[in-house]
Amino acid sequence: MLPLQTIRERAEALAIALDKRGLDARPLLSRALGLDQERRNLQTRLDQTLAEANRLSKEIGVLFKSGKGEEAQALREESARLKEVAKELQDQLGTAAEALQETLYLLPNIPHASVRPGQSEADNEVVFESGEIPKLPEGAQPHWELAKQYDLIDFELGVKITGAGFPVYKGKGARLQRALISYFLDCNTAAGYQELQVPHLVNEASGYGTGQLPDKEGQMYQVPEDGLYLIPTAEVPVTNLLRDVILDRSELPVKYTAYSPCFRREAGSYGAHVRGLNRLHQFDKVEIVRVEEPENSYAALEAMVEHVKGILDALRLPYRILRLCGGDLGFTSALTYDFEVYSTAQERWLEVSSVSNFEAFQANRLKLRYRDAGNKPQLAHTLNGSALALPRILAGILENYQDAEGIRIPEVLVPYTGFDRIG
RNA sequence: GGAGGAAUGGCAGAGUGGUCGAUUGCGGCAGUCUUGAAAACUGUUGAGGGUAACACCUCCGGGGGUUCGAAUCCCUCUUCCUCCGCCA
Repeated sequence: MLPLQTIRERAEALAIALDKRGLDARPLLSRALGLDQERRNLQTRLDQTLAEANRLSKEIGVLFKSGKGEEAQALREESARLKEVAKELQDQLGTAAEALQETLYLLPNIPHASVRPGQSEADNEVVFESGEIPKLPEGAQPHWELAKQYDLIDFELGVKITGAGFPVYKGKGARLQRALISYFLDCNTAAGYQELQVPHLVNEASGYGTGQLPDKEGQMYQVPEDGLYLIPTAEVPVTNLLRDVILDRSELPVKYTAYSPCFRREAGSYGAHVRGLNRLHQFDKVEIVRVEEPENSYAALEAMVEHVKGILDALRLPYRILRLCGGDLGFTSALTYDFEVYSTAQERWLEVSSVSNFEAFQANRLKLRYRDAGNKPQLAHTLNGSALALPRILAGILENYQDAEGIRIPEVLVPYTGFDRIG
């Protein structure tokens, strides 16, 4: 949610920036400003009424104590009248505030200056490429074939016990999965991120805090009996740890990392591109989250990008980095870099990480603040990224590391797997 | 799941109908003293709205109610503690 203050101060600049998303926000912005004005007018009138009522109450107390019952009685009637007025104003205020809130929820974050206008992922900008795309042996297989051949992942078993998109990892496949989680967590903690284990179900307030609610409710699995949601990413519980918190400046930056399974309904996706590990309803991910002072947040974003690069370099996977265009940018993000690993056998790029700066957009909903140099509470900036998402990394390793005899294990993972090849 | 008790400012902990946004202690910040520090002493120290700045309004776990007036009384929900039951 955009801070109202920002909208008041530079609505037109915001509208121009939002054009890059292909959205004409002017009607929404002017509606927000109108509702804000209305809300403030009502608030002022309500405050005045309440101030008068408070004054009367004190007077009545004094009159009673000095035995002037009759005068008090007259004031009580006046007070009752004020109460009626206050109630009416209160209702109107509630309506205006709610309408304002709903309007603000519809406004996405402002794209950063470096974000290019664009319609879709086709307009994303490749800003970095690394690694060589390996020449695969004769008869190279896509990862779902390899997974079957070496009995690493059983997709059918997952269908049996749960449904499509819930694979069962077996033997060396399961071990490789666990190795990746441990390796990623070790990389992240070595870079100063504090490791956390967090709940995998969250309440409604947390869903609103990070912006999954109200608009993306259909993408989350729900437990209505208890009013809970299965997390679509560890970002939700981790970032919400700091909901309604005012941090001291000395506590910044906050750097967290957490492994979690992620649950996504992926309503509406289908087709050839969802085969194997490409798109799942449950997958594993190691997330990194940072909270920064506004002036540091873009330096922090670059640091996160460098960190993720380091992990992919160590795994020796061919990858590229995209700067998302306005049309592909997430609702809550101001600037996002996507990392994609090349799937040799499928001959396509697979997204394995998305690193974003949300500036104050999430913090505004979360009421996540810090005390600035003047000791005044200010909204902090939040950032997060995957470091990394497991399934497509696994797919990339299986496909890129296959040779005539089987699959090699990336060197850095061998201490974690305990074996150096499959097959 | 059953029975009791509790929820107040960063923390501890007063406050049972009116002048209480809230005594006090600790912690934090500033000052006095000191070569410096500590100790001692003095002052200051919640959040949001609102204002040019004041004024003013709201908030004592959440929601609702009684009353001219609620931290204080009533209802309800949530959470925590104690006891019992069940259990990885």
